[in-house]
Amino acid sequence: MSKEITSREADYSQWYNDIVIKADLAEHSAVRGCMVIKPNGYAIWEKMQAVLDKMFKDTGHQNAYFPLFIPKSFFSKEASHVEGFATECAVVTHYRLKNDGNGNIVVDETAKLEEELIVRPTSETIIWNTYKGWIQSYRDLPILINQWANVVRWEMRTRLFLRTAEFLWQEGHTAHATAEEAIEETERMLHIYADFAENWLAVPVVRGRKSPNERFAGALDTYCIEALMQDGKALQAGTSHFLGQNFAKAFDVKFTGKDGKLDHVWATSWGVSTRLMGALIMAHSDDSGLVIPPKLAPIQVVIVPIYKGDEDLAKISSYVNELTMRLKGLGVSVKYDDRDTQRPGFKFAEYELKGVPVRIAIGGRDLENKTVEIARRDTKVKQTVPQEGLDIYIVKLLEEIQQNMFNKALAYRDEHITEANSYEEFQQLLDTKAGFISAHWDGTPETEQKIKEETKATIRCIPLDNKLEDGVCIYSGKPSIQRVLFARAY
RNA sequence: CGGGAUGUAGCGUAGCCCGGUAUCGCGCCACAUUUGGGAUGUGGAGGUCGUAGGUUCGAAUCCUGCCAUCCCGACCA
Repeated sequence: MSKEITSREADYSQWYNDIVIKADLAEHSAVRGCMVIKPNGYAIWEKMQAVLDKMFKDTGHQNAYFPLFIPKSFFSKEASHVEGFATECAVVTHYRLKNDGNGNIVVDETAKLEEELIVRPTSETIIWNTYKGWIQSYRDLPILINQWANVVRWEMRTRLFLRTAEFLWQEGHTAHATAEEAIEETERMLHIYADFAENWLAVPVVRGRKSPNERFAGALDTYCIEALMQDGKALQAGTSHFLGQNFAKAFDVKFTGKDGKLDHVWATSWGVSTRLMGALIMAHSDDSGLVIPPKLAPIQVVIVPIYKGDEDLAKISSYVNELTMRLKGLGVSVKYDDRDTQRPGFKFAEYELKGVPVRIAIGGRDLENKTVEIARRDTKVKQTVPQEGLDIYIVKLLEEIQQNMFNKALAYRDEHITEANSYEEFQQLLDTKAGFISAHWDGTPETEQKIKEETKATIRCIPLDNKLEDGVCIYSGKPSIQRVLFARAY
């Protein structure tokens, strides 16, 4: 198999595909738009899940599981929600197959469902239908539930991890007695996502709110984290929605308050998906392959022996086994690759491609000098270091790599937030520099729509820490009270 | 769903215009020599040419339908 990766400069899209395929993260399946996540890719997703799951539980949430299928009628109960998802739903209409007598398996038309089932594109409807039975009093609130699940959205055009017809995600669905409490929850989860993105994925994000055009179908307010990829395009990495009482009203979920009055329940929902894999790949990787931040790397350190003959290998292995024990004791995941079927150079290239943060090579020379050779993936710098105190050195190096990856991505991101003060400047920036463009906007959906049609750029978000500043909209010339972030996006 | 391209061994390909049962490289298997950046040699295995029809004595090649993938649009986490 050729391990050549297309360079980012030559063809960014092809580079991305090459990384996913050649680092063995995922591959296309026999089903259009659906991917097989391979062990190397799934291991990273599992680490993401573990970290996020703990974060959710530490903030009082519990996991549960709701059905894959949703009765069609549920969708029509919330008007804007159905409008948002109707065009991309997989629908189950029958429940049986039969042999047609010619050896073909066909749908048994007599086994038609009375009511079609929708394969969930998101679970608000089935969950709120369920919550109806769980909530009578303020004493039943809040409900703080998360589920890990797959969802299906019949996308026209798919890309591995970034947009697949079926994807894995978590969706939190909470119910509250007051709007304030629900908004607080919405914001809390946004900050958890941001914390995760920055401190684990090492991807800096802008925390903000969506413009009405970009809001989730059925939400009163959508908060998001927006990341910037190496080609200057933005990627929405997570969203947290304040749903108001929309779903409670649609599914008739009421509770009696302390004051004895009946009111509809307030809701939030929030989610991140396997798209985070795409963010991780595109934010850090280079032309040699994947670069995984140490805190999410399934293998943090790989050790490659360099030897001549069994005796040589035995000596190296005895040192490596002892080192491995110490590293594992410090919580470092280590792989000792003593395969005799591949040569060292092959292994070096392979682990580089797969993004293992630290590689240690040990040969006879090192045993004599009491050293090892350490190569870090993020900078590709190699150096010889003493065996003395190596375990502590590695732990610190992993931390440094994590920090360095974040700093590098942050520097790139900050360099690519540019202010535009006229529409001409705005258009020019999009074509020359890309990235986020900070510009005044008159606050109307019409203006946003026009800009989108003319430039393909959308408002990614209105940053939470935005300064209010009088200005004029770059498109309409009408007064504006603040700048918002525009970008072309995935 | 519109535009463009592609589909030949696990992967990448030649052959297609001009019809005669498939080329090369990587990978794979065996053995030997090797091992500090993707080893070398020798021998070997592997293909109903995406799929279904049609034309023809004969189809990878010509014609038609279908399927899939990639890129660019519209849609979206």
